[in-house]
Amino acid sequence: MSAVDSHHHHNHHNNHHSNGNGTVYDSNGNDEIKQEIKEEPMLSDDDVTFGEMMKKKEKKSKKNKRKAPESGEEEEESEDDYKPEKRKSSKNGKKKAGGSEDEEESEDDYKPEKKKSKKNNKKKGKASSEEDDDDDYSEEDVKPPKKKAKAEKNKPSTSTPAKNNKKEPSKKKVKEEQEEIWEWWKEEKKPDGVKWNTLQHCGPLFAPAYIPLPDHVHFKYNGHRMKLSPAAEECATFYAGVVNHEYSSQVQFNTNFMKDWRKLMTSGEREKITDLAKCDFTHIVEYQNEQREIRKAMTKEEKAKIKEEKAQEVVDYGIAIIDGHKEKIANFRIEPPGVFRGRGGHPKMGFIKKRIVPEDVIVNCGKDSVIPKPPLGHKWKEVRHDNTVSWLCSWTESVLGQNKYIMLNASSKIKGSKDYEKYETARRLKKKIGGIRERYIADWKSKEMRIRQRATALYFIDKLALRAGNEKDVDESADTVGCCSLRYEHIKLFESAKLQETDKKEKEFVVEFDFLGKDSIRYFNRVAVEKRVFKNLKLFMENKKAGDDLFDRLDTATLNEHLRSLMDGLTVKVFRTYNASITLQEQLIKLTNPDDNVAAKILSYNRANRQVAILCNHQRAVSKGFDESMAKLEQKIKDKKAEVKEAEAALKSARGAEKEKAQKKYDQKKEQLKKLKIQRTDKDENKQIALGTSKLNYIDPRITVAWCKKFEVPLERVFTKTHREKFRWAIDMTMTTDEEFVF
DNA sequence: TAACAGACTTGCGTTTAGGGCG
DNA sequence: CGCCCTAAACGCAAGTCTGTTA
Repeated sequence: MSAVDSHHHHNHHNNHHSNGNGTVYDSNGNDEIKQEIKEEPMLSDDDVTFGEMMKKKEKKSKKNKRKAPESGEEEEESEDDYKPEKRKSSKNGKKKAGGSEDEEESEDDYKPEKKKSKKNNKKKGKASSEEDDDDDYSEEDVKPPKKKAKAEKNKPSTSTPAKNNKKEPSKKKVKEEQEEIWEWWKEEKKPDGVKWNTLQHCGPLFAPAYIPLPDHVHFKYNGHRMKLSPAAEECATFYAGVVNHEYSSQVQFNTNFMKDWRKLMTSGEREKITDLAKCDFTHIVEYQNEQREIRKAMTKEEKAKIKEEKAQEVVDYGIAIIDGHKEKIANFRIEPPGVFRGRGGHPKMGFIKKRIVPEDVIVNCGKDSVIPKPPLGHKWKEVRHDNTVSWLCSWTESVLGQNKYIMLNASSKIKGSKDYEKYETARRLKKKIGGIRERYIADWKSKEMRIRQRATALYFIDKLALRAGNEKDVDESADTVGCCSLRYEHIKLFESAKLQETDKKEKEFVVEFDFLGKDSIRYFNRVAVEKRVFKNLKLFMENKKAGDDLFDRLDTATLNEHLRSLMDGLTVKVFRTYNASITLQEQLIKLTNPDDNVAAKILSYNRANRQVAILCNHQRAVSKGFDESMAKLEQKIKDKKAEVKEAEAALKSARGAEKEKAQKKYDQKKEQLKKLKIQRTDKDENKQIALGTSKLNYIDPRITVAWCKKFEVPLERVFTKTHREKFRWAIDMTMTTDEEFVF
């Protein structure tokens, strides 16, 4: 019985497929980078080969074939033909008496479906009162970024000067700071679908070539030394790199690894090496550790040199010119080969991620731009000029057969404007949410089962910020679920229960959720729900057993289709964005004390942020060193207390001019102590909650910026450099206007 | 029209680097 | 001034959702 009693968080250490060594690079034929965008069209002749891309590997794929339970009966008609007059079917006889107000609707005809995904709600469900369209929102909230111009070109943040670079001899550092900033949010929007007009870049940076092990480092099989062929040896180093991780002891992992490894062996090797248990990687592991030590022990100069080289790579490959503007690229390095480690009980764990070569890579760039050169002696799989997509390069990853992309950094226009749009959609939802809630509450008692399920699911999505829950391919991924894919075994119903162990009182109609969500993170929660919802759930669970879908007549496509009919651009995930942002805003209002000092205000901010993270179930592993470092902090606090005492005594005995000084010192110590205590609280409360994801992906940055502005908290205390770059649009919009931003 | 492929966002764990401290 | 430790950056897996295809 899976999820219910599986408390483990699956916090496996992640892969680490560095092959240890790593200084020699595949010379990437691209030497010159800084060409401006050329005017002459360069029709590449090596274009395409259409046949190639059609060659898709077969997909076994049987979606969602999870141990199909019995009940094959199809029950077509029941939903639309649902007969209201029939009070209740025989099978509902056990329905308990009570039911006052809401006992009406006969839910008889409903028989669980095997979820054949029938889309019955073609047409938008009109007729409802809150049909008001979406496009007429302009009225207030949406302040178009027209506003002022110029003034603070860059450094929009309130108080940035703190950024003192201690020593300033590094000429490089200096000029990096003053790059032109593309204030795209002050420009007109491009017509839909077109992502850019010109695009130029230098292609990907490939993984360093494999450096064979020196001769004195041996792999052993069955106790005997064996010199492996380069391919097999490289693969052995992958395994050596993870041999200390717990997952390398999992059967699935080892079986998969062995399978792929053997493919890379010479026939001679394959004949010999048949049992992983007889493989001895210890020398390789030792060698890798050695190498690591050597790296660590490098002189300052050597380290500086490496750093320099890295920086040069960024200069050479890390920038694209898009519509005449230089923008950072997020991931210009192609992922190195290694062993795949999915999260949770991933069926593909242990398979080998193959090395990507230019022949695997599709390059996307402007028609008239300089086409990046493939490394010497190689060619691209394809060069295309598709300005309806935002990626610069793509390739197919070998384990799951999924596409991977090189894209621009979050600070780019292309990403930023999308992000801005996301929050604007969430703000539009804010205006609609009242009506939408009324609607789904009403739908809880719909006669149509699919609508009732839809309404119930939507309620959870809204209330609990659950994810949509798309169907997943069973043998390509771990068994995780979201709202629409919840199964019978993922919830428990209690007529009455405590929400928390520590609660005194029990609540009525409690639903307990316990399932693995994205990344196999456990979602465990008890919530009290309306009676109506409770009854619905009971109904949905009738005649089902573990393995059956809770919402058998609902899927994400249907749900999103419905949502779109309620508001333009509305999808399930907008609810997460909306609820996250509105929660932060409300919590900030509630928790901020204007008289607090900055540290205390930041604590309040973090607390507000934490509420959001809890809502979104953003967890993190309690790190090994947590208790230890907490103890250290405690010690610090103790020490500081002593200092305060000391200062206090000094103050008492001080007189005259000394007095003032002593007072100052005392106050200072006191303040420091306070800060430490705040730190402790914050740290403790943050033990297993991760604030980062919500800050980066869910909370409208304008709320944060506005808060900093209002309460005079330096923005950089809350937003890192990366945040500030990503959210430049938000900072500018919020800082350059007088009215307070309200989400 | 359902399954798929593609594109893009979200999310966690790991690695790295820089800020505070002895 | 170097060390240490944490916060920030990075890497890449795993979601969502849309557009296309058989």
